[in-house]
Amino acid sequence: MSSTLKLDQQFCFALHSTMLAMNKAYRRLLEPLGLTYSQYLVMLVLWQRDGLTVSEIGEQLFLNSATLTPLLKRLEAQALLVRRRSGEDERQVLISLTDEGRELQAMAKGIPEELGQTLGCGGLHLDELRKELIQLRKRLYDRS
Amino acid sequence: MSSTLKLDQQFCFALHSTMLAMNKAYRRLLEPLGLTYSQYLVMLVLWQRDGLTVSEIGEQLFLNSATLTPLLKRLEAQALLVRRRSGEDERQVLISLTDEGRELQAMAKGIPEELGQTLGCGGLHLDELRKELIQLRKRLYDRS
DNA sequence: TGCGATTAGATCGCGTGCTATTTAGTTGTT
DNA sequence: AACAACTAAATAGCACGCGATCTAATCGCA
Repeated sequence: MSSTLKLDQQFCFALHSTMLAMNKAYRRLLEPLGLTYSQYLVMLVLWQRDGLTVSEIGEQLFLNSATLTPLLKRLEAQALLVRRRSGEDERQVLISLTDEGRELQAMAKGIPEELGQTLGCGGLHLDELRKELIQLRKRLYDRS
Repeated sequence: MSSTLKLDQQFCFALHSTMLAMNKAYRRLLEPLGLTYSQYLVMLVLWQRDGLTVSEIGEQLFLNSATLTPLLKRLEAQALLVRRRSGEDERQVLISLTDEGRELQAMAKGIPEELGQTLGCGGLHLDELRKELIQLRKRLYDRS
């Protein structure tokens, strides 16, 4: 079998399987907050800036409305945010945090550090790695 | 907002979003083969060694039976493989490629290189990156 | 031999994530 | 004003991926 078809040597499989592992690690951390990792990402975006449209959130997270609409509805059902049509443009839906949603930020404060303890601990160049991943992502989107 | 909660600076988000982008790139490449990326991974495992149990495939791919069973059934429905109970241990299910499944390998030969052209092209240290991801994956599984 | 513990897969229910399509609102052009 | 083109979000249908649970087979040990 050609070496390029070997699983262990495939960069993409490393990416895929490490992401699954990371997702699993987040599940434990986020369970007390009642969030999935994707929901956590949406909350991160909104904690940074509130009142965004669905598309604006999607641009930041690289997700489209087919994924976001149901996800946002679930967060709304948890009373973390409110969805309302924009007055200026009735096509748009504005997403605003509730008090409860804002308060959740305090509970999430410790999460990056907690995960950092698992990831960090020497030998890894996470910041370098992050930059290369972002470069990679850009290439993948540019050429398709 | 604490800088550790900023999206752009989060390694994990870079990992997550890059994986989505990669998955999308694979979709185009694999569409002619009628495979998803996960199905392609299973085929990679089987092209390397045939007649594995569900668990053995799962160990290599870091997937459990809840994911694999329906996935393997779909591949069986495409006549790429056969699932049969082991004679020695009736609990186990052995997965064997059909001729059709083996023949598909030829069609997949070019895929790593084709994707490599998108990913490669200078500036990135994919092999280094791959090793660090694997190290990371190991840490995530060890500490949970 | 018998019976509790363990193991392998299968199943359930849920939450992503996607492509393709639909619906409703807006824009631009005549 | 009218109407085609465009846009935002929603929806449909599909395939993962998971924790939890179930079923059936095997193991272990008295």
